Amino acid sequence: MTGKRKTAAVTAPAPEREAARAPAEREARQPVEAIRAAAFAQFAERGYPVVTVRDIMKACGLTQGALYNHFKSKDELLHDIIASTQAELERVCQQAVAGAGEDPRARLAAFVRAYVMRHCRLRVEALVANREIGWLDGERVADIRRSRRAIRDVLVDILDDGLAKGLFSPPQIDGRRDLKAVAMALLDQCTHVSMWYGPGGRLSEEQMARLYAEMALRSVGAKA
Amino acid sequence: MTGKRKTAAVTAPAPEREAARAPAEREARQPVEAIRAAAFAQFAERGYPVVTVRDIMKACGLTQGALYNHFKSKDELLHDIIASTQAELERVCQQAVAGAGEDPRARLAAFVRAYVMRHCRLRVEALVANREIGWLDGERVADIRRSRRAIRDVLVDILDDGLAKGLFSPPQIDGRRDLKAVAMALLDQCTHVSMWYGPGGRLSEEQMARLYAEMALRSVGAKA
DNA sequence: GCCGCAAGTAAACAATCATTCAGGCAGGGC
DNA sequence: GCCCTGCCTGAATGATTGTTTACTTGCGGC
Repeated sequence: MTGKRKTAAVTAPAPEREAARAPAEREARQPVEAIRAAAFAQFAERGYPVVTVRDIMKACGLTQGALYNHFKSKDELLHDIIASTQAELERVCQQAVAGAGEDPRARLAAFVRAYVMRHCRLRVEALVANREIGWLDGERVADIRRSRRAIRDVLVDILDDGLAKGLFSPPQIDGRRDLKAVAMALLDQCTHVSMWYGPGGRLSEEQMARLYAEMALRSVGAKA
Repeated sequence: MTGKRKTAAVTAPAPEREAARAPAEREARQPVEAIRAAAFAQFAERGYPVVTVRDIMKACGLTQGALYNHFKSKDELLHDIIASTQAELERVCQQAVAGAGEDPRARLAAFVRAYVMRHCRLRVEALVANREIGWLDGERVADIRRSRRAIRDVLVDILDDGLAKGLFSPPQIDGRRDLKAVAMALLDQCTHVSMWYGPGGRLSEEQMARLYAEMALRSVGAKA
């Protein structure tokens, strides 16, 4: 459909899908994937504006001009890697919730576990996707923000449902509740794990996911 | 001679202290404060690397060269504004805890309230201090990180104390607790309020502070 | 009245950036 | 054999950057 869009399926992460592709197509995508991977690593480490096209391409063993055979601009490259990561995150979250049954407590726990797990495991990608959005120009940034809002709304819906069923009792401030604020608080918490979590930590990724799920359930006052 | 300053208010950290200074000294600092305020605003809006020295000084009604009469470099300017904000935050947190008595629950609530309140009220400063650290060079960034760690340790100590007194029961994962991870989760949550909270929100700053304090108390299993 | 100094200006500095362009070089279809 | 196309190189482009410099200017103390 969108034809020109080469980014259709997956990104630098999830290399296991690579094997399923036709060899010819895979060969053709190889430099593109190398560029993506190098861009992820360098953007994460040093930040988009100070990473030069030269840097990225040198890491791939190419010269700077070669970038423009695969991407229209440096900006498009950033959008490409952020958008694919973001889309995959949205998919993962929705899938986790969908497979967690009807109980809002189980849905919330599944959401947080999947979200945190992903932010621990793919922390480089998550870090870039969450920190470098600001450098995209107007239209591209709106695209990402829409996806973020969609994820937040999944969470708000869970809270809303749990409240309606009497299974959650989120904090009440002066007699009013602000589920959006609660959702943002939970998301901020989970998102920024990627800023400090390292494989050398005391807790494994799975354990982090469970810790955060437990904290989230407590925050919203989930009934035992 | 053209107009002296285009940007009216000299905000920056701790403006209340300004009045206490001798008038002569205050007058002497006026352009410095104007530069700081302009830098805060521009860094917050567009990010350190893309804001030029020309931009900052033009906002003060000066030319680029004048910056170097007050700061050694653009990097020092960034460090200056971040460090002063960070130091003030550290002071506010410690003061809040010190004035909250002995009960760990009151101490935790006071800490979170002060922290969130500050991040709502001075969101521009908080945003810059938390987002632009990465651009500082090695020695300067270590300075800020030390202060951050100090704040985190204040929080860890409160959790530790509450646990010892049997007033908190933080989540246990596989029979172990990681208070540092819990503290980081709470801090991430509170810090990033500055990324999305605006005066147009449904909750006031005070209400946000109470909401977050309530969530924190619940997260760590504070006994009623 | 004049000196000295803090603070501002305009211009120049060297470096670096994203992007473009002309050309080379492979290989598959004819 | 030949052209077309995809991918690459190496050099050039034009704009912009942080910082330095040489020169002015306003002003308090003597």
